[in-house]
Amino acid sequence: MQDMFKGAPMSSLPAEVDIAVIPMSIVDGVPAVLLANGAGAELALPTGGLMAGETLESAALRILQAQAPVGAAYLEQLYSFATPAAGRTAITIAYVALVPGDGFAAPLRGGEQLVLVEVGVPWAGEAGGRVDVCTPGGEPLALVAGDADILGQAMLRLRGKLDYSGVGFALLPGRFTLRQLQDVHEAILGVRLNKPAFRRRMLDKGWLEATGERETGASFRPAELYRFLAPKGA
Amino acid sequence: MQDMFKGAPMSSLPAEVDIAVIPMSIVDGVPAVLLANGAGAELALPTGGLMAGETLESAALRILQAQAPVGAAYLEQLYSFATPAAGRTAITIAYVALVPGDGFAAPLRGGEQLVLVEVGVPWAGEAGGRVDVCTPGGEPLALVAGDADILGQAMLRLRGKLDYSGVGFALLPGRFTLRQLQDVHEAILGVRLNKPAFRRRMLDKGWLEATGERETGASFRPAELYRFLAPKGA
DNA sequence: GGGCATATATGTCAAGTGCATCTATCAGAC
DNA sequence: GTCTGATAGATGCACTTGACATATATGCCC
Repeated sequence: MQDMFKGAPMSSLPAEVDIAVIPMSIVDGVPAVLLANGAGAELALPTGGLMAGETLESAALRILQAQAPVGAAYLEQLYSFATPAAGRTAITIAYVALVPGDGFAAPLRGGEQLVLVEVGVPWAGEAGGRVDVCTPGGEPLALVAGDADILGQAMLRLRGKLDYSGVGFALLPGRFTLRQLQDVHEAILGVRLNKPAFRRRMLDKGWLEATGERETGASFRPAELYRFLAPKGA
Repeated sequence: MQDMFKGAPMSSLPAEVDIAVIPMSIVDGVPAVLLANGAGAELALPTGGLMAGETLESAALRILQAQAPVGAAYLEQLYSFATPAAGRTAITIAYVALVPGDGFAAPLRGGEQLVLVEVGVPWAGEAGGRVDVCTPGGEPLALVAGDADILGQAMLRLRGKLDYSGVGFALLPGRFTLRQLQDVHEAILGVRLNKPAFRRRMLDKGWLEATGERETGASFRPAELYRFLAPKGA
């Protein structure tokens, strides 16, 4: 059985390669993604084909900016999968795009065919699984088959990397308060966190630098603004 | 600039898709991988093309068994990358194959063109980066360009998932002692661990079941054999 | 100036981790 | 049979980490 392949010339099957991008942000304290509202009235992730001369990341960036122009975003490759068919196989490589702050406002204002959906995570901790999506009003929505699993993988990845990698800062503007940072963590982890402990833990990591500035517009004591120091990816 | 793409038909570029597999195990307390010794005398990961009708995982399994027949292994997708060229782009999708116990002995005995190399991780914790490879004797080796980065990503992934996911059990036989489990953890993490603390932590997770059997052949008190309960992947 | 809502700091307690030490149990030497 | 060596497995304790509660500080609004 193994001899069937041994020494055989392994010519690669030509395949179509698509990139799917998950534009994700925290809106009103809840994880949210932008989905494309295709003609078939079915919601799907922004997707496009890999073109000649592109790396995967540049293709993901191009597709993101073409279909959901969110401005700056932190891109991270998520997972690849193949949908085998008789003739040719299609490969889809999923990327997560973490969009800071209110980066979803601009693309939603434009005439784009975009829909903002909230992501509900029905599992606790790092159990994993698929997720539910609904409108900001709370009405449940249906997704293209498979996309719910991709979103679940994205949430799982974020939860796992959150407290050792600094991905959380990609969801915040350049200057932010500790409360905003805590809101991001609570939204991704799906749990309420203790404020003093969270503050100490974050400050002890050495990732934050106090700017000396304070937030404005609050009708109470303004919080200090911090800045992220370490590189965003690793 | 963005308008250039807007609404344009996104036909995917046909590309070659290859699967690279990293057969990894713990040999003599050190992370080790099997590399194919090609005709060019350059060491490279076992690689093959995706064929019609295959999923990515089935292709990875086929390529692993054809080029490095290690028997049972736990497969996990690692990363995908594209090498853009003028004409057609080549996609490589890397998989890690965790091989239990002495699963490397059989393929090395066979007439396969396989080389066992030890992996040295020059960075601490989850910093990440490339790794060094050397023979079991300690002589440094050169890899195909890019493979050192893939191996580094594999080690980083293992370190990150080790203590919450149970990937470590994929590197052990079905029944194992707590000392063997600790050896695996120490090899992957690159640090020495405290024995009582490690034992308590593992038993408290609820993943282990005592079989009542004991190891044999030791010239000292035999250790109890345990079994892994939770699903290996998650 | 007083009320209010939140930021920021402190104090206390439980849980987890690291370390040293003790006991148990095998094989082999004598 | 007894002793010795080596490792498994268990126990006790200092220290660190984190959650939780509480107190103080500081801005706007009235």
